[in-house]
Amino acid sequence: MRSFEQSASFSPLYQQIKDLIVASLQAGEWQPGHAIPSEMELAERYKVSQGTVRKAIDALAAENLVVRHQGRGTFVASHREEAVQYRFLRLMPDDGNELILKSKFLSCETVAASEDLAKKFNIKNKDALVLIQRVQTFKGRPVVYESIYLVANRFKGITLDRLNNWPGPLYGFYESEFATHMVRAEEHIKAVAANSEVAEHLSLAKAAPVLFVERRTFTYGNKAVELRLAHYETGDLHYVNDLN
Amino acid sequence: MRSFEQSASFSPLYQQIKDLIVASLQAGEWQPGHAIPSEMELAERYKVSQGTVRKAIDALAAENLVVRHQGRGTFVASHREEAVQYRFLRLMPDDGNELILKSKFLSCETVAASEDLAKKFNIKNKDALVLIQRVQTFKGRPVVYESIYLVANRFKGITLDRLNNWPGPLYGFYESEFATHMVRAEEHIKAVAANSEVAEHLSLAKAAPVLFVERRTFTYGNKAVELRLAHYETGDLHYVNDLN
DNA sequence: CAGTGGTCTAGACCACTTC
DNA sequence: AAGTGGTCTAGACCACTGC
Repeated sequence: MRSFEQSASFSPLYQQIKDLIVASLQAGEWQPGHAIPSEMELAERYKVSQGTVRKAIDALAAENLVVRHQGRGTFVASHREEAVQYRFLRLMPDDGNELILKSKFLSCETVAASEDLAKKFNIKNKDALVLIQRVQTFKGRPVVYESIYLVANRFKGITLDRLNNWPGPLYGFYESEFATHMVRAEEHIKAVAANSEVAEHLSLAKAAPVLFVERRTFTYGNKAVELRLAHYETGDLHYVNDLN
Repeated sequence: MRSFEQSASFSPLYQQIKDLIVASLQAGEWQPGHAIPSEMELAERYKVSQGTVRKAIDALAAENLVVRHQGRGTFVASHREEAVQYRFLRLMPDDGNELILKSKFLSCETVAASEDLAKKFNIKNKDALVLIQRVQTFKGRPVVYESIYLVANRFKGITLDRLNNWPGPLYGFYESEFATHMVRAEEHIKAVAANSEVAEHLSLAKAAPVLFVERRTFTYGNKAVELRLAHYETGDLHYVNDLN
């Protein structure tokens, strides 16, 4: 360490350490849910002070790549943990209760990427994608209908059966079965009129207003690997967002 | 300083310093857009090390209460600054260009809080609120129609004329004219069918799908002072959200 | 009690802005 | 050159966990 470049490309030490740790995460050196080395060990490994490692980990924790536990250690973030299972789900019942969704997967097939989809995944036209469709119900009523596209080469062997037999959230499934951990997502939201397909799956009148949410989800290295086109029935639910 | 309570109510020094600084912000000791004292000065003032003050300010900067500028100082966040003028606006044109909205205020009157509104503002039933209505246009087309409620006692002397003559964003207006700086907001979003009032103001067919956004905005001390009930026409626009 | 993360300090030096 | 925030270090001690 200790190699400060010229000011054009100046990057503080802790940033460099952070990048090294991210590289190790990306390489799979430390698995989701498991502990990374202690701050002292990392300080020795990278030949910097513990305080510098600490600042690097602070940044990683702020990005939810790792989770700190005082007295226990620092752990690679995982979507299988109870506390963060629905990290990316912003739907809430209007009455303030907990949202408990039940998933039913309808189909799972391989398709060729359209021009538009290829651009969103930054892959080549007609590259293989997996297309999954599902409905989620809340208190027995269908409230979410979505089409989920996945970059096929990361999800080899995915089947409708495996999806329907998986007990928890999808992102835990990706992590456990396909070694793909989702790091962040971008959502674009519109209000649209339900077409007949959507109306049918959500038991709505045709042209009923539904929330259309396009979510792109990224794994390490800012690589888009999932695109969800979701329709939310927001009669008794709402999408929550906090602005700072 | 240096008074660590028992572990039940343990709060680190930097947290206590942070609270003191927030109190000064709330009291108006330092104004939005102006510099707060340097880290060294604050360290002397509170009898702690510069590093501890630094950590307190780090937290404040993360919450967007202050903005740091290397070599210049640390400044109280302001909605009048060019860079953060539309901090709470998440609408974007689908084509990726910049969203430039033109405001037209329709009305500004005092009303009594309904039970529901009183609860959302945590005020007494029938307390006075200001109700403002406006339409915003993008490229000449109306895309936002909203009703804005304000706690009346903070916004004495607000009139339709003053609103329509204010050149910038509303939050800058609140800050400059009513010494009320908005710190954060919560949004609840649904897709709804436009009623005749909304349809008319947005030049839509009745029952057309629109994005309904209820935003509660808070000033220092987590005090709700504004409630917006907004309808967005999302034909060529979308609401953006980043999930971490 | 050992090991982990969390806090606090003091001091040195770097990067940027302003005069 | 002086002043501000930004980085880095070394060391002490506190709080929490698990053996």
